Amino acid sequence: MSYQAEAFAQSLRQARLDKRWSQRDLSGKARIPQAHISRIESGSVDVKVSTLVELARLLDLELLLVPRSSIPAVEALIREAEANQDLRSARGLANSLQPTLRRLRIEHPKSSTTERLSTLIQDVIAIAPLFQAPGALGELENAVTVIRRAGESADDNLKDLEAAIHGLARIRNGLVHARTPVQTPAYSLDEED
Amino acid sequence: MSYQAEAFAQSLRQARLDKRWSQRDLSGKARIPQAHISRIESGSVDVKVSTLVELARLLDLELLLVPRSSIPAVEALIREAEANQDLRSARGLANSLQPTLRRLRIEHPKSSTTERLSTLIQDVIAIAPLFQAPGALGELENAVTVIRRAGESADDNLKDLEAAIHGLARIRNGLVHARTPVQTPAYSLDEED
DNA sequence: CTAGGTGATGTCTTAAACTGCATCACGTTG
DNA sequence: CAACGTGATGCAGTTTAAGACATCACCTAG
Repeated sequence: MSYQAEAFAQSLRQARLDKRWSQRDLSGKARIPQAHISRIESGSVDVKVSTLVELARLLDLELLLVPRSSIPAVEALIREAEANQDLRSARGLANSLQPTLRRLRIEHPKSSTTERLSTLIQDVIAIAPLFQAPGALGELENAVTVIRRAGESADDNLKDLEAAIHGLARIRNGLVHARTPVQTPAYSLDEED
Repeated sequence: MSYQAEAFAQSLRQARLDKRWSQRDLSGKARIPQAHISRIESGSVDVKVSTLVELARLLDLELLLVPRSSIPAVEALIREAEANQDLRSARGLANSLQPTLRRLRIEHPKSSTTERLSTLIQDVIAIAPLFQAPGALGELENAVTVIRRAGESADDNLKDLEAAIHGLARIRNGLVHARTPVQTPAYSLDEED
């Protein structure tokens, strides 16, 4: 509960969630009881180094002793790396909608929904850096998931899919507007709202 | 004894030695028994994170969770910082001989020993980067200590001091020669041997 | 030689991490 | 509604870090 245990706990939980693992998933891989992982992530235990290292490794993290004078540089480095990771993630998520789009093009070639999803995917890829905003990537994830699910169960009635796509469009617009524009873009990404 | 405990143990011991602290010194500051510090540095215990963090902090180190993908960059960063530290240390050590030199200038203004020490200090400062060679900084430390001690107890007979200065000169020459010369320097640092 | 500082090692005790197992409250899905 | 996965919590038992001693071998300085 003291020193900086909270920081480690936070990092571990975040890394686990990034991988979409449940505590029981991690528990199995690390051969550590789920109960204990829960206590670790809540910062209610002072773990042994071996335990921390073990969990960290499974989560693609390394425990390192860093000279205090190098800490700012190291943290900047990590932040930058994570930002680029977010950028790649945003593009990957957008691209993961391609199968849905393909199916739409076959089953509803003339629907406006199809084209709206197409341009939306392009837009998200274009503004990928904006998803470095806190929480933005999570929102994108959820929206993509909803669209994909709606796309799978889509019959002739595209209402659900329309609504899901609308949700993603709102996120996109929100991000673009939240950014203080240095210069008015030559083209506008707006259409609805 | 498993995972990477050895690495932490090594780092801690090295950091302590860099500060010229005995295990009992550290023991007092950290309020941890010397016996336990010995066991930690020998890697024979699986310390709790709180203990590691506590010791690290006293040694100007921070325990950090670093994404695996950033590890090479971070390690390069740390290596570079340490090299620069060595460079500063070499200059500092050389300058720490100034009081000895000052005393010599007063008590033996006409002695060749005085001038030899003076130029030697200048030389060491000039070739400070060469002290990044493994072990070189340690040798410099020892040589400086010996000279300072000989300087303090120097009477009219400067024999001991001469010998000590000669030792430092040998280190300097060794470093300069060990370096594969890209270009012959305009001036030579040699004089003896 | 002796005295003092170094790090390593041993023993006993206490506190706490860790295991194993069970259970719970909560939210989601069918 | 029931079924399931989620994370949190409780408890008995084992393991072990950590504190508080003492002691040792080694080296260096006086």
